[in-house]
Amino acid sequence: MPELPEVEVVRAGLDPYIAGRTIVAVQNFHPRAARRSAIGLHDAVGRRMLWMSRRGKYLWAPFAGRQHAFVMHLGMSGQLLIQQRTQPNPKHLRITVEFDDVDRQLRFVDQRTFGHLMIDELTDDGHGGAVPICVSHISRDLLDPVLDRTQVVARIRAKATGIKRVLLDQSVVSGIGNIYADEALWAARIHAETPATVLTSRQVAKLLEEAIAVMQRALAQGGTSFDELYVNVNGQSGYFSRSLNAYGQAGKPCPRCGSNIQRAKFMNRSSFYCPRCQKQARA
DNA sequence: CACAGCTCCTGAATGC
DNA sequence: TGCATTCAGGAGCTGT
Repeated sequence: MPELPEVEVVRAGLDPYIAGRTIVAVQNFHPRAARRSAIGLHDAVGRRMLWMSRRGKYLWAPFAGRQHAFVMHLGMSGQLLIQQRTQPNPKHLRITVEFDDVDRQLRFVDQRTFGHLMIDELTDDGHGGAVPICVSHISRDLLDPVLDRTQVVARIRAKATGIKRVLLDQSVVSGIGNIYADEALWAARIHAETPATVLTSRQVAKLLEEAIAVMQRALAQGGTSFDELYVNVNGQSGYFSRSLNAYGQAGKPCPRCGSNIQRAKFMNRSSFYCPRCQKQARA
């Protein structure tokens, strides 16, 4: 499940390959893969990509002229692979993007089809940069140097809901998904259902610091992979799943206190937490 | 407007 | 064995 570190690994892998390249062909094999693109993907033909940008879990490559960008989201199972053209098509190949490269092409592979590619207009990001319109409602992420962390702390504490819901709300702070939310909450010793309003500024600031720390450690290990669904642009998995303290650890001892990690249903998904370290505070 | 819940999808794992 | 159910979850959309 690609979250910020995994998407950043993909961005960093793609950037040196696509920067300055002109698209010569786009083939779409599945309608859902471009479902949000008001502009047909074939409009990318003839355009030169400048670099790969990222905000939270969104990726985009501005086209020369900076009016439009090629936007990419991996969803749950999306992969962006740089592969030899002669390599057989992967099973869930959705889109190929070809450049003036006789050897390789960019392939978008996505088993569960939650991911998508689109062409979108760029708009001012308020700090001298540009962001696709479809990404403009997404807040800056925790690794963004322009992020105002004090402001994020205040916005989080103003939310009338549980803290984990807020962490997963990409319009408040982006890039965090179910895995890193559980890891950050475990590290900060906060229960997922704690109302955001009862947390102190210091607690929320600490929570964000833990989220940053865990995502940076994951990034250093190439991201978290449980299976073949998340891989870098060369098809390789990351190793951070070995370092998880809470997520997916139900029944195993908490690395801090030894209590068994619990699993709870939450928002149609799972939450993993230590019942001893993460007591639920009351409103 | 804010927040909660539904929905899209495939394939592995589990249940009877 | 085989068919049905459950689970994984990002984020847009709908309903209250």
